[in-house]
Amino acid sequence: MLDTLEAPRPDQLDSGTLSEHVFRLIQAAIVKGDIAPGSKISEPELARTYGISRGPLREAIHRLEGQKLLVRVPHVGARVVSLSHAELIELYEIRASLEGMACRLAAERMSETEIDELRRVLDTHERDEAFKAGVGYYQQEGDFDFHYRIIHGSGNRTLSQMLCGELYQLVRMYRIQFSATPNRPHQAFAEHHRILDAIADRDGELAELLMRRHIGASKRNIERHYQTAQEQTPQPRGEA
Amino acid sequence: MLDTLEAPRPDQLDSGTLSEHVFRLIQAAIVKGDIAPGSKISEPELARTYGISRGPLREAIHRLEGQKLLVRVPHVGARVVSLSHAELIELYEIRASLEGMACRLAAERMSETEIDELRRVLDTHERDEAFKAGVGYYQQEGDFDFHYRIIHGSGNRTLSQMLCGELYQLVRMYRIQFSATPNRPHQAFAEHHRILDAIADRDGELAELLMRRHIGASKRNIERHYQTAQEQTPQPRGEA
DNA sequence: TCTGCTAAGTGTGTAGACAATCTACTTTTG
DNA sequence: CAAAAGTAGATTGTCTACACACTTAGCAGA
Repeated sequence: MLDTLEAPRPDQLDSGTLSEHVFRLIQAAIVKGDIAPGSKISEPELARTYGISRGPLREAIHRLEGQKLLVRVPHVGARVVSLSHAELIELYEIRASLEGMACRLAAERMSETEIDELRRVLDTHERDEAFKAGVGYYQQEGDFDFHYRIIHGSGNRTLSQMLCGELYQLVRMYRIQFSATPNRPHQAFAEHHRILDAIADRDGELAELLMRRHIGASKRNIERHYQTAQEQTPQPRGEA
Repeated sequence: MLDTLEAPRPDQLDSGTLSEHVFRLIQAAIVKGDIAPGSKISEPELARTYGISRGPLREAIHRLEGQKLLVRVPHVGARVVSLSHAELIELYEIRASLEGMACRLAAERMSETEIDELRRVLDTHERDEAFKAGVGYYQQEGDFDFHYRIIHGSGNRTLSQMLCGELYQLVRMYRIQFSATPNRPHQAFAEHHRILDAIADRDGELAELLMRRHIGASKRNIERHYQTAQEQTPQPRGEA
């Protein structure tokens, strides 16, 4: 009954419509940073780039706005999102609440098979070259992502859709930007392991607590990152 | 010149774009139940109804899909959302987590002025005719809604946007559908009052607890509603 | 009765055009 | 010379019309 839900299809093809296809292309470009945060999106230019007309392109832009990857102003245009420090912190607080809840549910509901798979995910991370070098905890997208699997393991499909379908790419975008902080990868891995243990013990309360702390630690990591960045280059960001 | 007013717009507002205007019209129609849940949306028909072309209409449909008021299937069309029992319960669990957090933050951050205004909102509810008769707790939209004000009082703008900007209309749609349950209005009012007291006491922990229980009570109310409804008319909903 | 084909209806994509608006530049004026 | 006003260009928003793709329902044949 649980396997009725599938993630965003890992397939290669343009799953159906052109709009959908372009939507994923632009999404990936934004998340990976190929399109700089804060930069303006030109409809005619993008239409030429992807060889489509403005119709489906505009639909894709609207969907990206729904995922908070773009910010649109009427009659002015769309720009790639660039969260302020405060907004990023707020996002992490929301994640702490929601993923904490997901983690508790996962501890109560995940099957033994799913827990084994989750363990294998962590094993894969441990063997990752970048991780061994301590230079980063590059999260694979989707099923290879620890958080992603726990959220789906919660069995709450609405929650899964919110965290994995809407906010996921936004979080991933910033996770990529901040992934290369010293020490953090190993610490994060250790925290992941403790969470896994709590889930395996079916201790929902502890699992929720650990997940909240884990995300809280990521939040503090980002706060440090902002502090040091501010000391070096006081970026002229006109926050509205 | 003065010819800014044309025939198809007797209204004054249309906040900016046509798409925005139609978006709000359809949104209101769905939330109020003027368009039946589960019914199909025909693009040409709606375009004729509102006297616009398919371009802006499609944009409005996409935005409504983002608010989860519509469900779209490629090459098939859009239908008004009709949450299953399980999905509605999931939504309330998410609300409990998120609004609980918002309530704790509100207790810590709301100004004395905001708390006074919140108290006046409750006073208004108490004087409402429908409430006096016990037939319903019809929530006014926006600033006259108790939950709405608390969420904004949290000071977390990202959270406000999620709860008041995206999920709000969906929640409101079902709140209207289930508002006429006996006893629930008075009970809900009492719970609101206790939450207000906790906020006034700056007791964030208690405020969060009370809000979670309050939403939990609403959830149980809905579960009862579904049970009795199922006994009477076993609705043929093919859950995917 | 079931399978396979056909056709209508609807959603999707394209192209071109015009209107409304913003932005940036130029001109005028103090 | 500087600031305000006006203007021109570019971009977004909207409309029309048509071609194409997909789904669905109806129908024919086994």
